[in-house]
Amino acid sequence: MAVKAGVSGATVSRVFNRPESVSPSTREKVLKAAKDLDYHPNVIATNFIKGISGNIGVIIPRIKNIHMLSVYYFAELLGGIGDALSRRGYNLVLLYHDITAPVMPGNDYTKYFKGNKVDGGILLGTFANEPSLVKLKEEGYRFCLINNYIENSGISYADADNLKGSYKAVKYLINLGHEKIAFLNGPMYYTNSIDRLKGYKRAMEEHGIPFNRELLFEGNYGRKSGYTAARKILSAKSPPSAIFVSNDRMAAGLLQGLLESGVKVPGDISIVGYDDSDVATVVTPQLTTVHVSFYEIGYRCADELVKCIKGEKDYFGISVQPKIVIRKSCSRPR
Amino acid sequence: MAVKAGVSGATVSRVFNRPESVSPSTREKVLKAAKDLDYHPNVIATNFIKGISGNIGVIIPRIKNIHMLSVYYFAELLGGIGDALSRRGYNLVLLYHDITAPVMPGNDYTKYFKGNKVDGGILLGTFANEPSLVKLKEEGYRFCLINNYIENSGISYADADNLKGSYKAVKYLINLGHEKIAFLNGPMYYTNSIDRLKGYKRAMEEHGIPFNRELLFEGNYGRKSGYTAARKILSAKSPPSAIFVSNDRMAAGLLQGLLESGVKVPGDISIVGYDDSDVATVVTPQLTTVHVSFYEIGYRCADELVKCIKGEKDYFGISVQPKIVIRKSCSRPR
DNA sequence: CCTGGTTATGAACACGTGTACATTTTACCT
DNA sequence: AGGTAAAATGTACACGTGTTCATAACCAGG
Repeated sequence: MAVKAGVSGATVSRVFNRPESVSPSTREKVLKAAKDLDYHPNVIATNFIKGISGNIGVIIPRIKNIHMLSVYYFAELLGGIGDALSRRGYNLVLLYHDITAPVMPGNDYTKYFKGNKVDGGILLGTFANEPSLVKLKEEGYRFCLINNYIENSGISYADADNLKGSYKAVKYLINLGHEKIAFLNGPMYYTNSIDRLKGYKRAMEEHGIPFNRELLFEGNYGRKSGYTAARKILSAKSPPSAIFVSNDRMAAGLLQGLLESGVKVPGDISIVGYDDSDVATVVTPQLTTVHVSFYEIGYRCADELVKCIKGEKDYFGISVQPKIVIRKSCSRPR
Repeated sequence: MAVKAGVSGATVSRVFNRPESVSPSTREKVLKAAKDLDYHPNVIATNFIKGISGNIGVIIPRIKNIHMLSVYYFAELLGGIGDALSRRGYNLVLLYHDITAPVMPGNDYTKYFKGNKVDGGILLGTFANEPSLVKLKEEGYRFCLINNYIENSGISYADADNLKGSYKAVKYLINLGHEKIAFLNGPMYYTNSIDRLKGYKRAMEEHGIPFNRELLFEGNYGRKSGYTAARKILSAKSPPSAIFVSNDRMAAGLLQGLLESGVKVPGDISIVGYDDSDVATVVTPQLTTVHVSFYEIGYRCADELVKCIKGEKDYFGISVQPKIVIRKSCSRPR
């Protein structure tokens, strides 16, 4: 290539990296030769010289090949991450992290970073206060969390404001006139679930409604757990007039369970879901739910992570605001 | 590292690549030193030497940041691809290919391959007989298609057997006693849609039911297009007793439309969906639908692609068999 | 103990680029 | 035209590994 263009290798390098540092005439000469030869700088050699891999790893936990993440926001999230990374010249590489049970103390994430495999990592689906995350941070690796955070750990994160989202949803029900509001939450090993419970409690408290332990239920974010919750909820001492559910899939299952029991939704019981996934619009009645832009979370997270890697900053905490989407699953109580 | 172990760099290299070629004593010496120093061979340098990137690109088409793929199988597919690749030491890198309209003649996929960015590509969501694919093949790049194929092109692919899946679904309806069976298909610029129409026709033909152009409808795989199709289908000269729908999302929309018009499902009209996505179980009645293992498609495809890259073969065509999943949306006709 | 052959190791080089430094060319001012 | 500073280009080297070839250590058979 350098010989074809009649210049030194250094000049070729300059044309592609700091074009302004080379005279217009030779610049054109080089570009023409590059076009003729279909020459493109070898990315591997470039990265090798720079001492980087050019890869950002997105680490995804799985149990026996089963995703623990809602697939619905997975695609959107990756889209955001991918756009941010490609704009900054990094590759988005997917790494699947196999675990055997929901809460594993000894997760070793370091293996993905050793030997310059990736320049940084985005960890999805990690658990509340997971010790391996703190360890990873201490070892000096560049990474951040999505959908989780650990206070005072210095670990960067991007998350939806789950407390606020939950708060808004419950407040919406309260404003409709509901007082007996049940909450079907997800597993408490997720920070998400913890925060949503806080939001639920805060909304109730602010309106002078005492927290009733009997109206709190826990599912596993799957449809079936919503379905089976229906029976439990209906057999409570004083059944609720509204139920806030921590994701749409469970809400859909719950809805099926309620309809089977002859309960009218929203006539007898109102439901608010969470996620605004496909499921929300497909169900009858369509679900009032809480929407979060996972594209935004992904994009901003990846963008900030790259800044950290480049040394422009060394910490970020992003909190994206959810919005309530009103559809057909709520009404005033009788 | 080499000095710490008291050996030459060449020996270190051998320990990690052909351990049997080095004496047990020095091997242990090297491994111990590696452990002490937390040494891991630099992947970038290794790839640089080998002249490879170690990356396989999964190329995903989008229109204005909107995925054209069903998100439901996206995660499963990537899981399969990721497992196969990591087992073989390759990275799965996601590449988003922005296009402006559904059918673009001039898609340039070559840019993802230039300069050793990736060693091979897996293209998703491409269109039937897309000329740019043939061009890509002619230029000698290693790649394959998922959910598409081009006959006699020599282009490798992995796909579900859509003709067979569609055939089974329609045959199931016929066996229940249906004769007036409508088909709500997806856009015909997808090979998938073309094949499903063939399967529909074949099943009808085999049972002596003439193909009726008036019972063929086309949507865009979105829920709304199913919803609006309900009215059209009901206003046909002789409305069908069953409808085969080319994906679950449209089927769910259709279901909503039918219920709103007072049609009972499956009493008045039976529905069969396609995909076996989340949507199928969330809807009432739950959808009888066609299931495909996208994990398998992804895994086998990636595995074969790596073989091609390593020169072990130079073509493959994988066809995965769909299965019908019977739920609650079908009954015998009146 | 020597010889021939086998096995284990080291020395030197190559891969394709970016960068620091040296050198040459250009531009401008007097 | 001469001189000096600035801009443009070239030279030489480094990055960390795998590989080839040469050398050294070892081993078995006589």
